[in-house]
Amino acid sequence: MTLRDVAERAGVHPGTASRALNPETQDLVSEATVRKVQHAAKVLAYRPNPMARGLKTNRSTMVAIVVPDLSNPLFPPIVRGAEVELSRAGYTSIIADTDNEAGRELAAFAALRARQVDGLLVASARRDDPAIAELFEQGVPAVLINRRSDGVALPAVTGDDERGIELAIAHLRELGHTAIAHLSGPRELSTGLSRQRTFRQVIAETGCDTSPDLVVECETYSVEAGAEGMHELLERARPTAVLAGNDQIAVGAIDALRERGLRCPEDVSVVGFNDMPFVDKLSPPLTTVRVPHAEVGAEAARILVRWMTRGEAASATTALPVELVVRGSTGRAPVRTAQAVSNTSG
Amino acid sequence: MTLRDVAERAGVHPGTASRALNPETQDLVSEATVRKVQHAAKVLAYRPNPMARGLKTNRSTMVAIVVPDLSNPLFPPIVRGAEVELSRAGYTSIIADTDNEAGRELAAFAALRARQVDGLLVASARRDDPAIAELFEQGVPAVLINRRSDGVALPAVTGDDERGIELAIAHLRELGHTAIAHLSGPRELSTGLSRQRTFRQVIAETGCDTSPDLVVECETYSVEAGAEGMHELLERARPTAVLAGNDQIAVGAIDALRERGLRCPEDVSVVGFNDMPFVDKLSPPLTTVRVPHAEVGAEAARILVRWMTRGEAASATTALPVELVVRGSTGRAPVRTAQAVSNTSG
DNA sequence: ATGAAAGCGCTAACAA
DNA sequence: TTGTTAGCGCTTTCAT
Repeated sequence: MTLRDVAERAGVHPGTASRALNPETQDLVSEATVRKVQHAAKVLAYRPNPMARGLKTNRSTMVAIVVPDLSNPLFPPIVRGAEVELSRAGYTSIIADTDNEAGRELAAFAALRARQVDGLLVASARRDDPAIAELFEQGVPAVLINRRSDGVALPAVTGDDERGIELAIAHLRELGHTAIAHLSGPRELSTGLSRQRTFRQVIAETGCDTSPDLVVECETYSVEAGAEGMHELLERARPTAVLAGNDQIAVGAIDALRERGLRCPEDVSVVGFNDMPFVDKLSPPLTTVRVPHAEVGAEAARILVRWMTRGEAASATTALPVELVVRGSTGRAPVRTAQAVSNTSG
Repeated sequence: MTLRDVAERAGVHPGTASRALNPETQDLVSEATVRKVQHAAKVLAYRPNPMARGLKTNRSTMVAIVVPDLSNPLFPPIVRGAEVELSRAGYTSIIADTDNEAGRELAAFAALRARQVDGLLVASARRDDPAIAELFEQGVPAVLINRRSDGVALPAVTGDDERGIELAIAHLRELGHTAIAHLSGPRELSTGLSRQRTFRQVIAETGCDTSPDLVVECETYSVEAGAEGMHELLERARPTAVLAGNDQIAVGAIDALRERGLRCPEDVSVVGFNDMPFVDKLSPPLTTVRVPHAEVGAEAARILVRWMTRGEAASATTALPVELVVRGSTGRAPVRTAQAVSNTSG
């Protein structure tokens, strides 16, 4: 079924049929012909050929969503939120998984651009990311998700990391904790850096123990790195509470505590970040900062669509509100350990 | 950069340049010209326009992967496995999420076919699925993943459900269980039906308690349905072990046990199916049947590629080997409860 | 308001 | 072995 068939059946010229079928140009055609053509199209079950259209218009109505690891439960909700919004706007999404490798990201961008995607949603950004810098310089419509990239004026949509850290620390303070540690994510990622910075600042402002030993940076956002980080932390300090850079690190931290015979939350409280699926089923159920991931994806998609359609190359950064979800991994500070720590570091 | 530019720079006709760049037709051209053209292409950073090519060849080198719910941790590894294999064969994958709705599946198929995908990988099949029947009748290359569809001779790649059930029951029998229940998945899905059937058969063969009260069918493969099913089961019988239709149901079952003050595995052992990420972090860590999901996706992709390229419309069914992963949710049958059950149902 | 015609970038018969 | 030519299905300027 081509446009020619529709035009023939409606008794009009293919050009006219094209105008009648396209909402943008529909008003250049008489109402009667529009109806005729639409009817013919319906009868013939006509589906426009996106390749022919794309070849002519130089647009593909396809958008790429680039994630660092689709198997990380964090990303499917983001992808979902974005997809819904994109398909509503008539775009098809292609998902690319970079496997957390800079090289693959570069390759993915190239392949996607070759596919003529109209825009990109990128959740795999590192702070130092030449591939993204290039994207930016080329002026390709692209919106960053979750992670930002240094020195690149691309719009970004994230959860409100600062607020999340504030909420978590306030919660721990209310429970009487003063020796609060941070198992930070890698500083090469904007989330790792900004959460770590905010942590240090808020801790200082609230008059908690500011010993540098209480901040350990994990190499990756993984369970293994979290466990490793926790072991290192416990060799240097005796915190009564740990704020993890994300949920995976928190899970690893709890594993490490268990290995050392420490109980969570009786001996050490742990707070995560993200509220991934299933962290409420862990033992103990994880207290964590909930980021509205689907909404993050959806908002990023909306910004991208606006850019692609109206040419508005926004560069603003959007931080969506987060909330603290209190579950079983946090409890009152143990009096004895707390004293021991303040002695140690005082 | 178009093929014309490359041809001009190499001093040949565009047709020749096309032949020189395409591996399939490269041998129709002298080696010297191939080198000239390839060099020119490299210098100009030429990228063929897939739309122009597709318009001409009527192929898109795109494949759709249709999943019922991307947020279900089961699917990302499948998608990943498939994507790797597809991109190796030069295909780009488009992922569609049907949200577990038949209507959305139909819409997705239509949209995807309009996009001219060359083939589909479908993980969202129901046993009675007109959309898939239509796909089949149209002769579109498509491979089913995990779930099959009744009366449709489409190739399917799954885990070996029968073997999985056998392994699980054998394990429970070794632990002394005879009152083994099944919290089955929905019978509208091939996995639900086949696991349920195998369960009944193996239970009968091994001389266990075959009371029909010991099989409860859950409405969906979800934590909530699993909990509901477990409550229903406990009102009818007193099993010492439960074989769940999948991991989500198992998680729900453990929740329900806890609500009723029953311990797992001391009072009731629970076995899951799939070995989703993070089930090893649950409390207790879940004993489950591991399905090689990435390999399932990869194998399905390979079959699809063969079909698309060589036109081999296979229809065979492939069941990949599974293994039992024993963790903390299964233990020896409690002597007292076991007796109570055999009294009740005897 | 509609028709005519050209052309997007590529491939594939056919010719030479 | 290479050049020529036509055309995939659509949009869009220009004419009418």
